Amino acid sequence: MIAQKKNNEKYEAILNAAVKVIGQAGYHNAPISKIAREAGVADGTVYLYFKNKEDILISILRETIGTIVDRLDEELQGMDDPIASLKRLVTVYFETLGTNPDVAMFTQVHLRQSNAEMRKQIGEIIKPYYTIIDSVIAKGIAAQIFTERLDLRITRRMIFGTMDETITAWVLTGAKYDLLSLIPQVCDVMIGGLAGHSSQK
Amino acid sequence: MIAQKKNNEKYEAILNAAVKVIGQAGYHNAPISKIAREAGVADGTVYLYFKNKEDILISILRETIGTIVDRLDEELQGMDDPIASLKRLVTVYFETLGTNPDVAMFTQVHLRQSNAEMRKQIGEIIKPYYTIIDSVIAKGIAAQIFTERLDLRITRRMIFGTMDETITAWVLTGAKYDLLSLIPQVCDVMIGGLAGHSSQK
Amino acid sequence: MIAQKKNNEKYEAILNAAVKVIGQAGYHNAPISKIAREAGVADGTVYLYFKNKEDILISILRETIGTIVDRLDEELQGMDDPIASLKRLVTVYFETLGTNPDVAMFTQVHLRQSNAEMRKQIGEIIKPYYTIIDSVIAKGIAAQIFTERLDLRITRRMIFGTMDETITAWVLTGAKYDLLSLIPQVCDVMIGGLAGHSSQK
Amino acid sequence: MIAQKKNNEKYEAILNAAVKVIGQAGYHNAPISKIAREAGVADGTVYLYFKNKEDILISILRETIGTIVDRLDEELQGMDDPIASLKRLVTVYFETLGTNPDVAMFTQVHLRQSNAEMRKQIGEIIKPYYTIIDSVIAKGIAAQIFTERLDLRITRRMIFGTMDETITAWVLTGAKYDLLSLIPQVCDVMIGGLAGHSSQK
DNA sequence: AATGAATGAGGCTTCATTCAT
DNA sequence: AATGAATGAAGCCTCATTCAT
Repeated sequence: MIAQKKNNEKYEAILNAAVKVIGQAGYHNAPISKIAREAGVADGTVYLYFKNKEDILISILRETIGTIVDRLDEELQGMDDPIASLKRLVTVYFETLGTNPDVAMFTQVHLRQSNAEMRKQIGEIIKPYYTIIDSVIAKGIAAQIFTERLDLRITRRMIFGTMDETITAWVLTGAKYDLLSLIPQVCDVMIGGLAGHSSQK
Repeated sequence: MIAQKKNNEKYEAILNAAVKVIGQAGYHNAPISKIAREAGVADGTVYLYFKNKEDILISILRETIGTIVDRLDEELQGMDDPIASLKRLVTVYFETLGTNPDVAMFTQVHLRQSNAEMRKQIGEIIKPYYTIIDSVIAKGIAAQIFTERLDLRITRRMIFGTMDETITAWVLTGAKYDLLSLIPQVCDVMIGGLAGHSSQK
Repeated sequence: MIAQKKNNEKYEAILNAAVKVIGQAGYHNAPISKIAREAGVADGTVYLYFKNKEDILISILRETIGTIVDRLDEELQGMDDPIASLKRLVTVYFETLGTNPDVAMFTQVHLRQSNAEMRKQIGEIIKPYYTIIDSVIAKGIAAQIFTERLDLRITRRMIFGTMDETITAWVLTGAKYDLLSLIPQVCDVMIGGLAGHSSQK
Repeated sequence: MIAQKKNNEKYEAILNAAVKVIGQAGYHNAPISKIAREAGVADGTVYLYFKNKEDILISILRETIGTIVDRLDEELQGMDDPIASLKRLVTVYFETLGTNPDVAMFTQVHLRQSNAEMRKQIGEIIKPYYTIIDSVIAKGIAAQIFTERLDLRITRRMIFGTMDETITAWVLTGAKYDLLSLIPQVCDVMIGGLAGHSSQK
């Protein structure tokens, strides 16, 4: 019923158009007709590739998170240093969003415009990324570089919240500066906190 | 044109109704008619107190943040201990949202469903709270309890992001546990970070 | 939620417009916009008086059958003669539809354009009319004027089917002749059948 | 432009698929795509055999009525007994629809979902069957078994209406009982009417 | 100040039909 | 003959906002 998704240029075109249009106008100000026009297809064509409008949102997130998770799974494998791992974690995330303000805008801002039903799906999609964060934390504790006193969930929220907030601030102020240049300081704060005798050089 | 707002019970009723209805159904599933019915007024009456639907959103945030800022302004005045100040910062925020899931749902989730124009206003409203965060950080640095290496903006985002993420997770999972009980650990992570030799007991 | 229905001229206007538009164009070629325009109201207004498009269909039928049933309930009360009763049965039905081709077209033709869900409701609405037919048949059998050999359901279908078919033919050929003038012959055939030694004068 | 229809298995396949899909889902819930899938052909292929969707509807009816008329033409030829002829008339009709609920559903219910243009064509198609009914009536009158007082058109409508109503009731209640078993009583009522001194045993 | 009936623009989605392959 | 991806018109319905009372 739904046309072949992968390896199809129209599928990609619609997804890219959606990222752009939603990123700039917001989910609820992005009519299908606008997305279709941006993608260069007819309105009806969108429904050959996506079940409905929500499906577009979900698909974008899936692709974005999927990319990040795949890269991290690969890069973190066999990496022992927890601090280096954390840095990779942040870097991959920042790189993915920091080089594409539309995607960042989409992920950080408009994705929030979802109903309860969708948030459930979103939660499922993001879970693998959370799992990776958790494993980095665990790695750090095992190496006795991160304190064992840490509450896993709260620590994870600190890490994710700090990145989230940083990227959101960046994109909402116009993505004018280089997001990647903030990585050292972001990691520094994460590791050392406010009291901060971190091992940063 | 707009009726006297302050000290008007209908103004309050509409605001409370909006928090409840939007908090539970979401901004885009919260027709004015529903809010009006919940508030016990006619649809048209809403427009005697608010310019439009967005104005309701903004007003709720203004009241909520206003309450928090007012309390903090008062409580932090004359408080020297930066760590105690940070704890107040978190506590007041958590108390305000943690005792009212509708407000939390509204602030953490549905408020995000806004367009560019609104986000500008939202930014303005939140600014005073950011200022307070900044002053607590500055206080800690001055007392040489927080490391001077801190980048102010990033640190602020770490603090805000951690709280934000924690409350969002709490409210999205159904507000089933006691949010306030997390305060010590949240502060702990903020102060000590991952490496964590914090001064928490 | 739905505005006061009875005694409301807009409710009547929409219903009449719907009968006219649907009667002429068919249910599936009668957009709400056309009905609204015919009724002299805005599209949205229709939804203040009816839950949805199907509700309009149901309501028309309810009103039409209701009128017929009410008249028959009254007229047949205390009437002993089964043949006279049958004649009233046919007459009231023919009068109601025969003086209003749009209603006839609606009832005989377009009402059939319904889905399973609606047909259930339609069945419920028509039931009282069937009950009246049944009681006339029973009356005739009790008076030994109708043969007791009759199968109730099949007889009812003969009566209803004959009227239905006659009116449908009349309306589909343009309602050019006087439907009421057929009443004697219709009753005659019903009473005497093909073999026909009926008691008609 | 239109492919050779007769003796083409795809033509038959589409027609059968259409009967099934429309019979179960209704004309307006039976997209061409669904019919095509059921028939095992591509959407576009349907248009090689049928001018448009309406043409499918018309064709089904033509085939169905054609079958009935062909059988009756053959069977009634040389049959003198009007009552036996009537019985054949009813039996063939009931057999054709009674052994195939999808066809019955199609003919009795969904075929009604047509516009003015189509009804004209439908009328043309059914005409031969009406002619047969008329000839049976004439045969009965000539044999002085049916009363000569009969109005031809109204009598025909009684016969057709009774069958129509009976089959519709049968199919709409789920085709749960044996339609054919009703034939005697249906004929009985047709012949004797309500007063009923029919010659049925 | 308050009401709530009325408006009408706009969005999502379906689907009959076409046409390049 | 056959395919099925693509089209785009059209329809139902929602809801923010207005305005006569």
